Amino acid sequence: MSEVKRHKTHKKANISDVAKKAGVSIKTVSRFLNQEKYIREETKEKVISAIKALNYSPNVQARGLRGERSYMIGLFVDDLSGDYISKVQRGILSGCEKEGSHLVVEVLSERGSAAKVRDLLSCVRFDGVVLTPPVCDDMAVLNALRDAAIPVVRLGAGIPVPDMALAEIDDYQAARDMTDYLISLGHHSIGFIKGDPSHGSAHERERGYIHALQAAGIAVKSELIVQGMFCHSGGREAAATLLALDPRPTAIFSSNDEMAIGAMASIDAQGMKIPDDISIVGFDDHVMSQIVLPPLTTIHQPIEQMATEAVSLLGKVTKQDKSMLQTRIFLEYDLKVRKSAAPLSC
Amino acid sequence: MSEVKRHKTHKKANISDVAKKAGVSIKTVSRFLNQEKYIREETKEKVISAIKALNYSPNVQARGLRGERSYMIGLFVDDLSGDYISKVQRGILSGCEKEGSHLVVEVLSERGSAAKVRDLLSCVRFDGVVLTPPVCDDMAVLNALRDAAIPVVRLGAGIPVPDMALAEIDDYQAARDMTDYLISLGHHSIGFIKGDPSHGSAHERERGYIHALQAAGIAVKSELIVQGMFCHSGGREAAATLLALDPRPTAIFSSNDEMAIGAMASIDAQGMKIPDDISIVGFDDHVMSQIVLPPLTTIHQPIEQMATEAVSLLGKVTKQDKSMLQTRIFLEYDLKVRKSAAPLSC
DNA sequence: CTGAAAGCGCTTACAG
DNA sequence: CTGAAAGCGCTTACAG
Repeated sequence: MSEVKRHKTHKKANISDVAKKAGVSIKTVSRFLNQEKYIREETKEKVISAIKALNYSPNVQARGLRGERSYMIGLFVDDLSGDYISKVQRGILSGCEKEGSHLVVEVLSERGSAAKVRDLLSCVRFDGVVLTPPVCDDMAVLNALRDAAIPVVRLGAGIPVPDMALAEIDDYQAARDMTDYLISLGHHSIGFIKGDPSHGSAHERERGYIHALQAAGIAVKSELIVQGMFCHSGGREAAATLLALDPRPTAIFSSNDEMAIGAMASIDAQGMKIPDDISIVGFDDHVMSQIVLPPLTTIHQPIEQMATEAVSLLGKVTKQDKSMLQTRIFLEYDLKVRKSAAPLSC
Repeated sequence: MSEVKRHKTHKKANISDVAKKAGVSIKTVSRFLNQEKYIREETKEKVISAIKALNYSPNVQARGLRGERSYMIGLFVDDLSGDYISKVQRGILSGCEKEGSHLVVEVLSERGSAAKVRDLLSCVRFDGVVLTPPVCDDMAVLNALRDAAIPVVRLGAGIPVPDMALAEIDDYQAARDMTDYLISLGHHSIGFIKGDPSHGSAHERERGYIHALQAAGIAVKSELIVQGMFCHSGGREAAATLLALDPRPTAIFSSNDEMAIGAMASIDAQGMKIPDDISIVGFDDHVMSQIVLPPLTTIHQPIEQMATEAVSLLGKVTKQDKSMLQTRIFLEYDLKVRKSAAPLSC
């Protein structure tokens, strides 16, 4: 029977069509759509069947224009490449599914681009915005967002900012745990590859490394700490620097996996074997970390879950009060012991 | 002076505010926004300065509701992981920048999910939708899109469909070129790792391989063609199968890089050296292909550019006529000779 | 070249 | 529990 209507179905039904078919006012249909109370069960049934018959879904643009929700979640990133953003998007999307929202991706490649943010926010009214590093630590962006009174969740950010929620793992503690793990394996000379300082996590992880050494009574040597900028080539070069040291470290803690994989290439190029000649560990549990040889010991971050929780938090903010934005969500991390680190043999 | 207004600026300006400030009607402002002709230079200036002073940007939701453009481009994918989608998104975003549009990402993980597509399309009115494999070959999705009369560009799709544009490289010819290259290196026994058959490109690339062999008068052996499903583990297993053959092939053509990298792991595990003991080549120019050791010889696809052109095509469709959707854009590919394939030495 | 009116599809605020 | 009216911020179609 819907076969017959096929031709008319071309123009999609709107709320009035549904109201007419159900024999109620559009306000009643709207009540159902927004799950308001005070709608008789009997009336509700009529609306439901009208919606089904007409294959109706409310138009987001119209709802967003009038109502207080837009059903649009913004994701502001500085760059789209990499496993991290993919995972974030997957997490957001699964949160959106639950909330009935849609994901709008925007790139903010320049630092401090407040103007673009203001523009963006006056163009499209977001229910909330999710920020990834390093954008989540860009004060210009944060201020523009605050001025526009848009609910924000920052992912894996360093410094807390009032009225903006945070979803993160304890980068400091995770890095401490990882360093402790290497120490427990007998390593005392541990090189550290730092990440991009515009990412809050870079500092936290370095702090964790330093404190773990200090707590174990091991001297922190500045020549063992090398910048790698969180990228593959940075890791490769940093490892080369560390390997040139005399004596060279017996283990390397790279503060992300991408750099660790770069470092592995360096180690390989020098004809050394992992973990026999040198141990290496990473951070993030990048897709590649299980694929490289040997598989990389690393810290697993539940990035997808972080992003999903960010969206559901955003959903609560719009419906209830803004106090939810004080929230700081800490998620569990997990030290994945694989094959790239071994007890010190000498 | 904008400092003084700061407090009132809180609520963003709308078209009426601009009109009032400029001393014109909202229609005139609208004319400027939509770059219509028939607006006196002098009037235009007044509007421009009012817009600047008020820091005004038109609201996308409102424009989308009334007008024929929504300024929203949909990207429908089946899965978010991987380098490919990142590149597609980057390309779309750079196209969106030019068109003043926004990217909305939607996941269609189930095959044949026409219901979800219909729903999506009645929720949000897209100016156009970009489809990636394998969604771009899902007839249920295609039909739903056609029924809704939404302009579509399919990326790297196999079978042409009326009224839907295609942006692709010539997968067939590229695979032929790559096979010819291996043949020119002296290889006659070339294993082929096939991709996921739900992707049109999988068949095209296989065809290219087969025809190249035939054209060179080399017998096509079915045991040399193994399924790898376009994924890392598939490639690893397929390579293991190929390496167990007696005699084993002297080269392997993996129809994407992800599988090629898996195959490299297999080869490595058997203690063989690339390219000394066996040559291997891939397809796609994945980020990892330059990073693995040795760097992988592969076909570079201009994925970003494909996506950017898709968006600009979509922009033309909305403004002008629908005939643009007959377009089939072929982009240049590039055989990147790196270190993973060498002349047959025996 | 410019403007006043109507309307896109909803939700809000108000009545009953 | 239900509805009629107004309005969100624009663009369309029509007048001048």
